[in-house]
Amino acid sequence: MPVHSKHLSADERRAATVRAVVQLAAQHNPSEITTTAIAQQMGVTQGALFKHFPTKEAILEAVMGWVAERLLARVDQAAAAASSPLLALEAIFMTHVDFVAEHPGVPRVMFGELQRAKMSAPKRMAQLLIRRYGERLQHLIDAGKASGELSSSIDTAAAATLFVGTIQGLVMQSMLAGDVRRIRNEAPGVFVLYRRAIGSRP
Amino acid sequence: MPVHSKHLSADERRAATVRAVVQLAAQHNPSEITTTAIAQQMGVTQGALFKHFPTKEAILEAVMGWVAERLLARVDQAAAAASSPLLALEAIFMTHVDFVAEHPGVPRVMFGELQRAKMSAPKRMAQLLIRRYGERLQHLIDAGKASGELSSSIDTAAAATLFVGTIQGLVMQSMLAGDVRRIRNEAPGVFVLYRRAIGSRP
DNA sequence: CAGAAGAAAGTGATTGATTACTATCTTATG
DNA sequence: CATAAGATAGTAATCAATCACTTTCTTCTG
Repeated sequence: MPVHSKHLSADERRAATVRAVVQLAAQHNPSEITTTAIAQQMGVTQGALFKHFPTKEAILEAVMGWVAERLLARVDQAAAAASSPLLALEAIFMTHVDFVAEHPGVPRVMFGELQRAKMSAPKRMAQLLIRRYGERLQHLIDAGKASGELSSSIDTAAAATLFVGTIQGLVMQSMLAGDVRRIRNEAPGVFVLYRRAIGSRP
Repeated sequence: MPVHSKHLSADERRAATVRAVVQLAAQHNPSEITTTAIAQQMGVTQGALFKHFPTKEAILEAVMGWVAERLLARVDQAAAAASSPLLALEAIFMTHVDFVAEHPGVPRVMFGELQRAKMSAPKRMAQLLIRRYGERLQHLIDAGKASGELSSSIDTAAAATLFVGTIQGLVMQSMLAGDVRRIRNEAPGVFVLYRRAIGSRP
């Protein structure tokens, strides 16, 4: 197993490419992540990338696929371990925040794809991720309303929008501060407010 | 006063340039708003832009300045007309949503600037806007806590973050749907939740 | 107040740099 | 040794910015 080889199998090289993009996005604007920069980050010449991806768009599509798979898996895992809908929402919130703190480049590429004008494979992938994420949230919110843990009078869709928006607000604050790890410290305080927004009142 | 002239004064031409960028951003990704596209949008050749702006970055800086001035003016106006801190927050919320609905390109350029890696004049301007906006929110939230209209136990900074994040969530939902005007319909429902989060409980 | 003189604004062509992508040659690995 | 992976060296297209030149507006003078 030649781990330190310059030659990698196609699968390994594709995975390394995705990793390189995520790493670059942590410190660079997605629009200035060129194929040359990606190749440099992974210690390979620019032309070599096109042995494994037909276009740059295909690279971004793979990145979005990686994000969707990892994030949803961790979200589902967090939700499954919780003993009530509200606790599940809190676990998802913190898991999501952790994921962003670990991979600060992810929200950058996410936003970058979503604000594309034309439809594209990576954008479609991003939309699918958001939709699936929203579905999970709405199920949990409905379950919480049914169990009395959440107020039955709240609008489920609005509550899901607020959930995602809350995380986005945190991400943006950390982008402003330039310190993405700070998001972990501020997240609990903001979730307290979210819980007040949706929780049933004693 | 030659209103239909192809020649405009420097001030008018700069204003027209800002308007063109905001219009373009409503339908195009900020990263693909080229100087050629800006010039075409305003019926002028590409080179003419550089009679009034030294660089493209200076154009974006002017755009951010325009946004900051207009948005903060409307926010202050809305707040001044309200008769209580909570009503002021609601008025600001709806005013902000209206502003975005009128100028769908604004959040795009805003996000685009904020996710820049290096510091730049336009990014600095965006940061200043956010900071001033946040200050106004925090003052109102503190005033609301003092008057008993808002819960005195909430974290002011977190409440301000949540306010901005809430709007961002709405913007992103509308970007996904591709229909920015829908944001007006969904805004009231989401603000109801925000009020639950910060309001004092009877 | 007419009109020359100069300033301001716009044109059209061109620059060097950078982009994604490709064609050909070389090397490493199973 | 066969072939997949990478290196090298290209391509055409596009970008922001600059150039010499022209058109339009403004101002000052005789």
